[in-house]
Formats: sequence, structure tokens, C-alpha cells
Amino acid sequence: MSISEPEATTAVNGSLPRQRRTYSIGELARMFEVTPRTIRFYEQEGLLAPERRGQTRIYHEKDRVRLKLTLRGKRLGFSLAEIREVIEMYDAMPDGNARQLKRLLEILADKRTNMERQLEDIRLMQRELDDVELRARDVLERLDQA
Amino acid sequence: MSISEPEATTAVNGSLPRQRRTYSIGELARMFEVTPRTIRFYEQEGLLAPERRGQTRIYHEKDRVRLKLTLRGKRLGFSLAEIREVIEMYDAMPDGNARQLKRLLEILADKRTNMERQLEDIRLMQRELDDVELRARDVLERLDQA
DNA sequence: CAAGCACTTTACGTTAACGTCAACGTCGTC
DNA sequence: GACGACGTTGACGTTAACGTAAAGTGCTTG
Repeated sequence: MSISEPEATTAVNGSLPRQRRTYSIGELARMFEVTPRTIRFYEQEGLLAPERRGQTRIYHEKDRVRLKLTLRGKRLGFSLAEIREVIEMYDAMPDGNARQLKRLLEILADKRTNMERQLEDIRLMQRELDDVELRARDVLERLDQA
Repeated sequence: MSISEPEATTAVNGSLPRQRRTYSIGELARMFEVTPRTIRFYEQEGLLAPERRGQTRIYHEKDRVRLKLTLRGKRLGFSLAEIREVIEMYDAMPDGNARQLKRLLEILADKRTNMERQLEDIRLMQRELDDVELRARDVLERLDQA
């Protein structure tokens, strides 16, 4: 079990198979619009660890969620190494010692301040875009009058 | 004059030199915590075009603002090429034809949707962080009791 | 059973964004 | 006038994150 499960069944359901769906690498690639190569690369970097049926990889919900989080992290500018670090610590959590856990909390706080700055950057950037757009429209208008 | 001036003097001041401050490459590097190499590289990529006094580069407010925007764009995951594209179009605005301006507006809209997704990603990521932190604190607590 | 399709591994190639190093010019100053 | 701090131009090196091509495995479908 790993890194939260958004669409986990709503609590009361005994030992039902929960979500027995699995995915091939191709399916996963299509649904996230990446190439299989990318997914294999993420595995090689320790971000995924799919089951193997013989030679071929079998992905479960857990893996899909990880991939989703990984890609989200990437869009936010985190390196794969950073993402892996958090994932690893998370997986080691249940039996983690205090030092490791404190370290994890530190990292999280770090990411958090990062997010804050991102938010500020976005606000500022949006203002810039507003400004530029306004000027552009202005010029366009004058241009239309001639 | 380029890409907006945040701290422009507040309107009513005739033909005062406004802001006659200039910067060396080292000063700029220190104030933004990048290396001179980075700044030269940005110039080579068409993001900056400082004045030259003989051999050495002289940066004005205009250049400083550009650098600031460039770095902000980078933090938001834009490539230098993307950033340059916007800057170039902005500079070409006053005498730009309608087609170019419409293109600029398109690009801006594009960036804007990008920002929106970023915001959503940040929201989601913050929830994840909250979740992970909560669990970590939980484990820590149980650990402290033993 | 041959063809095709999806999957596999291995390995080398590529791009962006700089880092690093060499070799040199130009100041101020001790 | 040597020295150190700062600037300059090449030019090559490096890292992350994949792309791409080759060569093979395994299923199922006409």
C-alpha cells in the first residue's frame, strides 16, 4: 500500500477484492500521455516497482497512483530524485525510526515553502500576463482604427 | 523599455532620470543568486541584451527586470525558449502587425491555462503533503509512547 | 503457421541549461 | 609594477530525462 489512495472504496466493505484492475505498460502510457519508455525509466529510477508476470510488467492501482503523483511532481518542477526520496521515505514509514521520520517532516516542510513560492510566482506571473495582454489589445485596437 | 516596470516612479515626475542605476554582471549575479555564466548564457539565448561599455556589459533596470522575469518563468517550468518567445513578441509589439499580436494573445492564453493547471496541481500536492505529514506525525507519536 | 502486435532488454543518441577551465584584458592599490 | 578582484571569450564537460534503434520473446488471429 502506498502514498494515499484517492478512490479507495468508501470504508465499509469487508474483504472484497477492492479494485482488482491491472494495467499494461501501454495502457498506462496512453492514459497519462507518456511513452512506455518513460514509465520504464521511472522504474529504473526507483519510482515504480510493478509486479512481474514472467517477463512483462503488471501495474496495479498503487502503481498508477504513484505514476500520477510523479507526473504531478514533475509539472511542479521537482526532480525525479526528489520525488523518489519522498516516496521511499513514505514506504519506509511504518517501521521508520524517529530520525528518519523527522527527516521526512523536514523535507515536507521544504516542499511546502516551495509550493508557497510557486503560488506567489504564479500570482505575479498572472499579473504580468494581464499587463502584456492589455497592452497588446490596446495596440490591436489602434491598429484596427487605421 | 521592456516588459513592465514594477517599481516605476509613481507617475508625476517630469523628466527626472527616473532610475539611473546600472549594474555589473557580478552585482546582478549576487542579487539573484545565479552565476555570471548563467547571465551570459541568457544573453546568448536572446533573453538579455545589455549595453556595452567597451568590452564589459552594463545592465540597466530594464535588464534587471528581464532577468527577474526570466528566473520567475524558470521556476514555473518554462523553458528559456518559451520565455524568449514572449519577450521578443513583447518588444516587437509597438510596430507589430495584427497577426503577430493575435499570435501573442494566443501564447498568453496558453500560458494562462498552464498557470491554472499549476494552481490545481499545487492544491492537490498540498493535500498530499498534509496527508503524508499527518501519518508521519501519527507514527512518531506511537513511537514516542514506547 | 505466419503475421502482427505488444512487450522486453541493451545500448547509444539527444537536448537544455548550465559548469568548468584556460587564457587574456583592465582596473585600483599597496 | 606586481597583485588581486573582476571582467571577457572560447571551448569542452556534465547532468537529467528521456528518445531511438536493434534484436529478441510471447500471444492470438486469420
